[in-house]
Amino acid sequence: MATSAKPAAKRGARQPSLAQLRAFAAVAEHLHFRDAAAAIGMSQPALSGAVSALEETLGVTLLERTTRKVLLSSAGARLAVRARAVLDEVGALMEEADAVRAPFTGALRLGVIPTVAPYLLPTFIGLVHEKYPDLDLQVHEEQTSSLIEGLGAGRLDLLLLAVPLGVPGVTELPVFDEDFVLVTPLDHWLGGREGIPREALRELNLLLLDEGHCLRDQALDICREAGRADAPVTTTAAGLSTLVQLVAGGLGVTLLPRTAVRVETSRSNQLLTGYFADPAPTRRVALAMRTGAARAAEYEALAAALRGAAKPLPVRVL
Amino acid sequence: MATSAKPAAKRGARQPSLAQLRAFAAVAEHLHFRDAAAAIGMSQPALSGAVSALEETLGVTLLERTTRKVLLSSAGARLAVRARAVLDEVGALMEEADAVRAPFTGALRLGVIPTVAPYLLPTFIGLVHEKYPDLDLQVHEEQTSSLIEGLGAGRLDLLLLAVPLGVPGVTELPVFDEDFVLVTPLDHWLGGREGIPREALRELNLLLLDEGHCLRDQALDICREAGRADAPVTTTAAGLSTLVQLVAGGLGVTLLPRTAVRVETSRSNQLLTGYFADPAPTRRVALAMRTGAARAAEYEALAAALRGAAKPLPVRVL
DNA sequence: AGGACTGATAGCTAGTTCCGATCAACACGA
DNA sequence: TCGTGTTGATCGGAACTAGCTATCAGTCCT
Repeated sequence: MATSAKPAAKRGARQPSLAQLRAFAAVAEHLHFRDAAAAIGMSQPALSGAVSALEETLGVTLLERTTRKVLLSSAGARLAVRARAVLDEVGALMEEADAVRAPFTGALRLGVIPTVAPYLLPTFIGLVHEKYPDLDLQVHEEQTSSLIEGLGAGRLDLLLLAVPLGVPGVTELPVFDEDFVLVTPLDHWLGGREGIPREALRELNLLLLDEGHCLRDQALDICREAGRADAPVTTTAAGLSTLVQLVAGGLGVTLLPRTAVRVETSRSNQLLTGYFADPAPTRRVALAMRTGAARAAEYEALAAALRGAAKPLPVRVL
Repeated sequence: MATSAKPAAKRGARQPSLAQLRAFAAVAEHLHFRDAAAAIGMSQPALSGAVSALEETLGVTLLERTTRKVLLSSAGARLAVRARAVLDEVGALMEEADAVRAPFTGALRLGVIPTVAPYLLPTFIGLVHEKYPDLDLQVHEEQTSSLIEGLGAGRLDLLLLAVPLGVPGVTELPVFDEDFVLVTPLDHWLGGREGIPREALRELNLLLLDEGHCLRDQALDICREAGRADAPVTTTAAGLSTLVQLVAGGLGVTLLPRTAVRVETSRSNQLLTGYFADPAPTRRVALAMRTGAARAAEYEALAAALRGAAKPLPVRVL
């Protein structure tokens, strides 16, 4: 209404500038003007003025400052979150601009779970090097919970893991479904059979991975669905290779995802693989990214390429 | 890598300014420089320069311009979404600053569904006028789908309706649960009874509201849960008052939320109310806001106040 | 061919931002 | 109690940015 354009009084409710928001966000983080100024590469007086100007335009006291220390007012704490959100959004915009200018270049920080990494990474890395040679692939092998945390914190860009995750803000790009198979010692009564009913799981001495591996939880779920009441765990192992060696040693049987079978069972001649009756228990392997990620289009292209590369594997491509 | 910090060439990959983003967003919306310039209150040359500068800093061609028309490049379309997101965040920040500076003042655009409005609004309006006299309450009565659309579009700030909605991005603040009661003509065999089993609904000639009212869907759900297979609908009405008049006229029975009973049944002496056996069918009434709304704290306070004001009503306050 | 519209450019002005230097208030140690 | 170092705020001047008005050049319609 009465918003005159030209003279604008002096403190006419103007818009905050990004520099002001950046200054405020830095102070809110460091709670120290000089450190904050150094962190964002401006002088302390400039930062001091920027924050004051922001308080002026917003009409809100953001900081309680004494000459000895700085703390956020309650309003400041709320608005610091907003300021950070704005800056993140700007960062996403610039990142997307970079991606548009030069797609499939730069760093791609990929997180992979241990029960997928050894079997699918050769395919994935080969694919990236061939189709996107300018992409600098940095692989991090961690467990699911750590990967999701890293994705949310911006430490990772893309995950390769078992889904569904059911995490808000994370978009899953399915790649394939693969069956679980039963790995047994040579002399086991289920060794090498096909059409094994799931109910057989009720009676087996099943070896599992350590806590934290999603494969462990999936195996327990499968047992529960098969009607097993007790926890089958007596021994656990840190990796699938170890697990298979325990099976070869006769300590029990285990479930292996189909893509892991060739690599893991070829190391020993003391093993047999058994296949479940349809519908066999499965897990879904997918890529996962932050919803609305700047490079979403590239990640989707990667997912499509990975589906193509998975065609020769003994899986059901999605 | 070779990003030198100090000299920064001349076009050193700087940060876009908010003014530039605003300019670009306006052009993306209008696809017309002069109109866009007028819309954001700056001159056409200034806007032209701002967009050019943005393209320069991002290193991306945002617009395909001929002298006769402007269209977004594909990169421009993607980045326009980001730009809009940044500006929305800034808007939220300023709005939150306003809210901090003067909570419970200014306009509050409240959307209410027709089956709640007549019975709860007197309470709500009274509450607002008493506790928050500076709040300018603007009420809009619409059906649920329209309200949710308006909330998402920023046309409305807060909704008062039946939940759960299950809409992402919308946060529900439950207020109370209320029973449904059965309204019948005087001579109906269920008239005035208590402990009515739900199964009675299977055989009744139930009158419903028109399509689009959530109360209609809830009534149909209740019938389905009661084991009724066919659709009970023969006649429909545009409002609860009409519905009750039809009942009084002997055309059938209907379900009414408990808060509506006093107002609607007092208009006729041809009506009786029947109560269901525990657990009676219920609906939950709640406030709903955009998740992360700038004035979330105020809306939560309003919800709490509304719960207090609902204590005298025949409902279960949450 | 003329007129009317488009976005781009030029030149100028005003406002803003930034820095270095400095100040005033406070905390801590001797 | 009195230095001494550290804190954020202030000052004055230089550099830059962004905005405006006026104008230009290309395109479409009549």
